[in-house]
Amino acid sequence: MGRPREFDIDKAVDTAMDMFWRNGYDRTSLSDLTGALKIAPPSFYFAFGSKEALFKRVLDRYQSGQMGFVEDAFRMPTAKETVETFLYRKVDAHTDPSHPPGCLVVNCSLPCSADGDPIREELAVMREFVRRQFLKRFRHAQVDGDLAPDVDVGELSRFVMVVSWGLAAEAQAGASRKALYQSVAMAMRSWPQAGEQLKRAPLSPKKARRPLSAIQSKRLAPKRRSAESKSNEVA
Amino acid sequence: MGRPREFDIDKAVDTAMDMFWRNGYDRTSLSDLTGALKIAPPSFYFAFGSKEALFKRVLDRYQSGQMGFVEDAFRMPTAKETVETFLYRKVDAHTDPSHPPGCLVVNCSLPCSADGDPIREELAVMREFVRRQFLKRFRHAQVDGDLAPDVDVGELSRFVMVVSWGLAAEAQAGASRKALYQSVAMAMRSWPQAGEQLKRAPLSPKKARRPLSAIQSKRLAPKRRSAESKSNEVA
DNA sequence: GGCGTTGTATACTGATTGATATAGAACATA
DNA sequence: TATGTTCTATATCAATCAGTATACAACGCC
Repeated sequence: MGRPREFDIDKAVDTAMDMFWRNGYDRTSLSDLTGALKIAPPSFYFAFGSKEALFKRVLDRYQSGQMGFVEDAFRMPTAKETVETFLYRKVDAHTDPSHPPGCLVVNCSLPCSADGDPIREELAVMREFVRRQFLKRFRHAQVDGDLAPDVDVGELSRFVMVVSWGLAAEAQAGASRKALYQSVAMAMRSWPQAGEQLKRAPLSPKKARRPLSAIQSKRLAPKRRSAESKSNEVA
Repeated sequence: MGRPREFDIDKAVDTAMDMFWRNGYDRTSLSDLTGALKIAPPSFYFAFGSKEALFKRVLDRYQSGQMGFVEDAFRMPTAKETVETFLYRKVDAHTDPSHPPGCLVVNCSLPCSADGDPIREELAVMREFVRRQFLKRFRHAQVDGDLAPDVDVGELSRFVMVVSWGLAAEAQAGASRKALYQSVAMAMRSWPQAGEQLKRAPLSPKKARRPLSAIQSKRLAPKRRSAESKSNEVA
């Protein structure tokens, strides 16, 4: 069967994952990779085909490995437990000291310019996929009866995603597991109670800018809006 | 006073901001910039010094322009109104159709590898600065009496940041203003009521993986953990 | 006009990007 | 040993990266 490979391809994928995770896709160059993997470019291309193909392989491994808890979460008996499990396990994954902080997908998907990059597109699809899973789960929960029928499931799933990406961003910035646990607990306080309406009086969509002064002065705030002056001044 | 500049330097900064915002710092090349600005490299370097210097200038403009609402928020009379204003105005900024979706800082700061990049460092500092502003504001609010003294202000400020970055990430992914307004309203449901304890029973820090099966099956969830089988299988 | 200053145009720098051409080395089977 | 296949090493590819050297053009002022 020909000459045997002289490096462990799984370990190579793990090493590459760590590098992409820590530095993003663009900032991880081919020579970075071949240097860390201690292989020459031809071996790299023979084994993986291209940098992009390796990255997709890394994504697969990430999904089935570090993100494997998602399946567990969706196996919980109630929608609330599903979300709770999802968020706590996500904090665990993003603050696990044996890996770079934050989320591989988030770290690599921002910015995800709309103009054509296939990798960014795929990452965007992955993000949207999770939200749809929650949507389905919540609809199911309304049938099961563990989620009130008047709850806006679109709204709820969106909120879960907001918190989820926020946790990833804060984890990447260095927030501790404990601190993010507290944030999850706080987010779960918003969970709709039975029969409770989710409505909130929204603020006015646009509020005018006021002339600047000292930030955080104690009580000189004009109570409500003034005029709609879209000041575009800059230096 | 020498030869007059043949292009509008403020418009150039705006154009550059749009490009960085949409594609990130790394993916915006010098030739992209000089191409869009319709100037030759020497003019670029004469005017801005370097790509990095231009980016810092863009950041300043962003802070005093699109992010100017932050000052307004911190001028609100109560901590709750400050947060509410901050979050709603942030949604406005990140879904403003006259700019790329999402947050310039977030889009450019992930990944923010710890190893030495000055730009990433600066972006990280900017992120942390906002959280400290909230910390101060909340401590002040406890003195003023509009925030219960038993509230953990560190926890609260962290939560605000989680929601804030989450909104930015979802906006960047294409979420609508209306949808994010709902998420803000939902987040504000967590706001601590007077005299109420913020505690929540945290889940166990680690939960084992279970063997995979169909995602989202209705009610076959094994209630608690099984063994810690860290499966490292790959294709 | 001559001069100092300021901005622009052409053409190019060395370094790095992702990816290869060519050749040879290491295996299984014949 | 011969052969087909699989993997690796040296050396290099064109393209692009951020940034410049040099020369010139346009202004205010003298």
